[in-house]
Amino acid sequence: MADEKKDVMLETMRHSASHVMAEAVQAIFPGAKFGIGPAIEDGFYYDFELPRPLVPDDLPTIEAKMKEIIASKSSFIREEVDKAKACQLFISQPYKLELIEELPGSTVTVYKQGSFVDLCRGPHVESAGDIKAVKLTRVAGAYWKGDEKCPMLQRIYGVAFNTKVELDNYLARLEEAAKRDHRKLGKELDLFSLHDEAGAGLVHWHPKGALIRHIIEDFWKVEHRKKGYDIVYTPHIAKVDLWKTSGHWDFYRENMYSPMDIDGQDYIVKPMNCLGHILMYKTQLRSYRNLPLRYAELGTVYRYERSGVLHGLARVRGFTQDDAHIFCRPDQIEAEVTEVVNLALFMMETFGFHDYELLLSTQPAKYAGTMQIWEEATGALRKVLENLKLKYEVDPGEGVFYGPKIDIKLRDALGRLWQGPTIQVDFNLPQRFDVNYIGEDGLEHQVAMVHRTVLGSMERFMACLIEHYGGAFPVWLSPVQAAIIPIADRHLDYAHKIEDELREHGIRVQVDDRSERMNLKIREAQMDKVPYMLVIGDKEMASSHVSLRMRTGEDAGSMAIAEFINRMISIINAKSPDEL
RNA sequence: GCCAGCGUAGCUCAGUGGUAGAGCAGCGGUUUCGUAAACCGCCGGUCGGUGGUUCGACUCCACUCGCUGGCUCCA
Repeated sequence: MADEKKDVMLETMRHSASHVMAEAVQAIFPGAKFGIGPAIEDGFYYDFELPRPLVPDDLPTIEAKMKEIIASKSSFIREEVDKAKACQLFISQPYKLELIEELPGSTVTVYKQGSFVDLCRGPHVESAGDIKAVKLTRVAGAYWKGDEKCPMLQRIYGVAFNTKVELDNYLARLEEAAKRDHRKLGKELDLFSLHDEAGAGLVHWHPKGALIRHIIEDFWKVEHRKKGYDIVYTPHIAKVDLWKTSGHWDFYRENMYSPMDIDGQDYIVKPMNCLGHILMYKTQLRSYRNLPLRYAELGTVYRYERSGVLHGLARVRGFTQDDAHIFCRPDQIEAEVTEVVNLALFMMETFGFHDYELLLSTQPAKYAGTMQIWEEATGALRKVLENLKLKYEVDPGEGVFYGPKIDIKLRDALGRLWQGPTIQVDFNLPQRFDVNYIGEDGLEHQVAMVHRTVLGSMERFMACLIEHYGGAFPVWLSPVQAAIIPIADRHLDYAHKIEDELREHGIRVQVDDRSERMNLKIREAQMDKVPYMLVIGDKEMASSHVSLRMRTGEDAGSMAIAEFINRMISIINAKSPDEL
């Protein structure tokens, strides 16, 4: 069977499972009101309004009821009814009535199975007996129609597969993914911490995490200089008036922290880096000959994020964007954006990310500027993506208030998407701040501005990196690249001699000179995911060799020190994502 | 922010109204060892915080801080 057809069948089964769950809920909670219950990746959900909050203990009860229904093999029966009749049918179901009203046409379809009738387009499986392996996974609150202003319903999530084996595999996969969670690994590998005492969403980078960040930042700086960026620094606070001029005060206030009083003036902590760059641009009269001008900054910003959305390093309240603002002529936008997209893709490639999504985000509900400007900017972005022949999707209404954007989203261990690199065209700020250049014609023209990151933020990028590699970083990024493990104290001198030699080649190395057994030292180096372990004993000392063990567990045998160094250096220089 | 759950030693976790327990880590010894945990001993907690109920609270209640999974929102 073709995969596509299989997928459709699986999706149908999952959707039917949601109906069966609804029937079970109806049986247990008479008077339940029903929202919607679609199939989703790996399973399904259904939203309910219930007389009491669900607790996790309710899930087994509902699941047991579902199994009864499935065992009864009751048939799914499709029926087309006119809207009047449907309204009659769902007289006590306000959410369904709302849906009926919104549906086009004069008739709607309903599906019945057992005692449950649902408004539904279908299709469904023939009978409840076709639903094979199901498990309810969690309860959650969810706004009706996904709108904060609507009432919150209770959502039950479930997963469903064709066989018990597939379900078990899925659950095992989740367990494996949990081991790669950056919050867990961050602690285990001593990379970073967050503290109640300091405040939620504020990251403390420990030496090893900070070291990785430094390596990434150094690499980032080198690549940016190569690409014609000027690296700058700007202050972390600025007068609130600046943010009023920019429009942030109107359009972005909910994400900004309250002003602080300095000498009777209100200042705020910056939520974005752009304004400083604009001020710098405006310190001189700029000629068209000087454009594009590219100001890059690893700029730390602070944004208020609602408490429920914080997540390890991936969603925090203080973070450092690998930001840059390109000031150019409108006719240069396309070329500049193309270069940026290429740079972002190069970064993804270098860090080993292959599974990402490209999105074109269009005009949001709250926006600054005119429709025409938005259309032009969106068109320019689209054209770049088309020309580069990249696969992308449109994310309607997801642009920033000042312009449309191209986003690259990365997956975490559990498959959740996180926005990383972003490229945003902006005609708004140049207008508000009167950012100009002198054209060939000797007249002033407004510049076009491109805001962009090619990693996203150091925090979120680190989170994705940790999860992508499960903490086993590529050699060039590993905080400790080689652990030297002397077997007995008499090997210490030789171990330190090798340490010096590796260090001279710029290799990050650590001698485990504790009076512990070799097995323990290997175990700990292994758990720290150190790529190379150099075991040193009598044999190695006598032959001036090292015995190389990889973190994969592979014993690469004995080799001369120079040979090991050469091998390492070439892997480090290549920034090889996987090779050891 | 909203819904639900959770918060016990540095970490992972037991402990369902009668003033806290394990393993690992740490510290002190002994051991000098060939590819993922040597052995012995010791230290360690105002049970997230504040208030309340109770003769008595880690346990029940309220508020608060934080965390987890969703929703909404975002780098």
